[in-house]
Amino acid sequence: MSTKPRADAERNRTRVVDAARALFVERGDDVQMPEIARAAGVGVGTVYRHFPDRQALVEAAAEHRFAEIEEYARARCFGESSGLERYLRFVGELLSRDRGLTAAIDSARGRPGSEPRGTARERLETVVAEIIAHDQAAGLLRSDCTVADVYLLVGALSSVIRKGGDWARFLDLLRDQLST
Amino acid sequence: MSTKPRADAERNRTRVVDAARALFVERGDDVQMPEIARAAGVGVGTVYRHFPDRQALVEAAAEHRFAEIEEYARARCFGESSGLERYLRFVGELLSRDRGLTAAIDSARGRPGSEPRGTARERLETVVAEIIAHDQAAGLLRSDCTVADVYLLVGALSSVIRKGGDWARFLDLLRDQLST
DNA sequence: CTTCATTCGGAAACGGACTCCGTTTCCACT
DNA sequence: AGTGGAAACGGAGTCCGTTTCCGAATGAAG
Repeated sequence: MSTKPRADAERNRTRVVDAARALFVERGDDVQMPEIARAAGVGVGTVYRHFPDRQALVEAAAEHRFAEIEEYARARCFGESSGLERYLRFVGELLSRDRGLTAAIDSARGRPGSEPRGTARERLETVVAEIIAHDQAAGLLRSDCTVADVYLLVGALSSVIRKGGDWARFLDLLRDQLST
Repeated sequence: MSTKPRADAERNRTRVVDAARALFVERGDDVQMPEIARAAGVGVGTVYRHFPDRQALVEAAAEHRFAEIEEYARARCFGESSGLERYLRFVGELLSRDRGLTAAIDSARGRPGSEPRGTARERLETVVAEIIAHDQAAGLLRSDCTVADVYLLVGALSSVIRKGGDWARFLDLLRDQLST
């Protein structure tokens, strides 16, 4: 399909992603493209050669987190207690530590074919489905719960965190049900 | 305190708010200031004389919705079944019909002293507290639920709706608890 | 070492919120 | 009912961030 990319091109690409990661973690979405370019030691033009727009870069910079989540999920969400609960708590933890991840999640949704995109995300989706099935088999989760529901909740969780809300409380309200 | 405002000033102010409402309902946040000004038949400068920034206008345009919600709440959220549930459902309905309201709610949070602001909002807060108390007295709501919790949930609800998620499902997951 | 397709860099174009100030309008006081 | 001046108006212009463009530079293939 595509001729192998030139060596320096690939090097610059990773430099840009690395720089972006570092900046996004702390300051989230509000870092300017020129600043990222400078931090990466390249020109803005180069950034735009590798990523169609700012949003694509935000997502690329968050990609490794999805792998991280998948890893955690496989290792620790198939025990005796609710795996989904552990999962959500871990995601909340990550989101609250990496503002770049919330930026990626908040904007991923809501435009043409942006659902899973990226291999890490696809594999993550598989694991989530497995967690759901596992929990359901153990009678720990309502039988009609789907992957889409989990996306819904993660999106909500992200927005709560973005606004500085008490996300642990949010998860409590979810788990313990609203009514007494 | 303040000398009464000039007649034309007041007239223009309402023109701007009306124009903004109409445009925001359909297209939410993404309407430009010049377009609003044009629709209101005034210059941009005039818009900015009345509202310090775009955000203030978004909020002013949504203000009437808070009165609407309060009215509904007083009339229909003090029956035998959970008033909070009715409340959330009604807010969801409104949010999904008025993209300007989601814009107002999503951005209200997260900056200096922006919590209730505006008399309509303050009165609304009071009613919400009453609903909570009423539900709790009837044993329909966990005893540690606070007004802040409701804000949290409304914020989450708004973000779900903004992203085009299934908000009714979201409320179901909240109410029916996640675990079987 | 030449060739040339790729990639680079960063100056400029663009887009949209917000400001500034000369002009116009209201209204309180003769 | 005229008028002085405070308040409001309009919209061209500023500012600031993203995105585009293209001549210069650089790596791979022969």
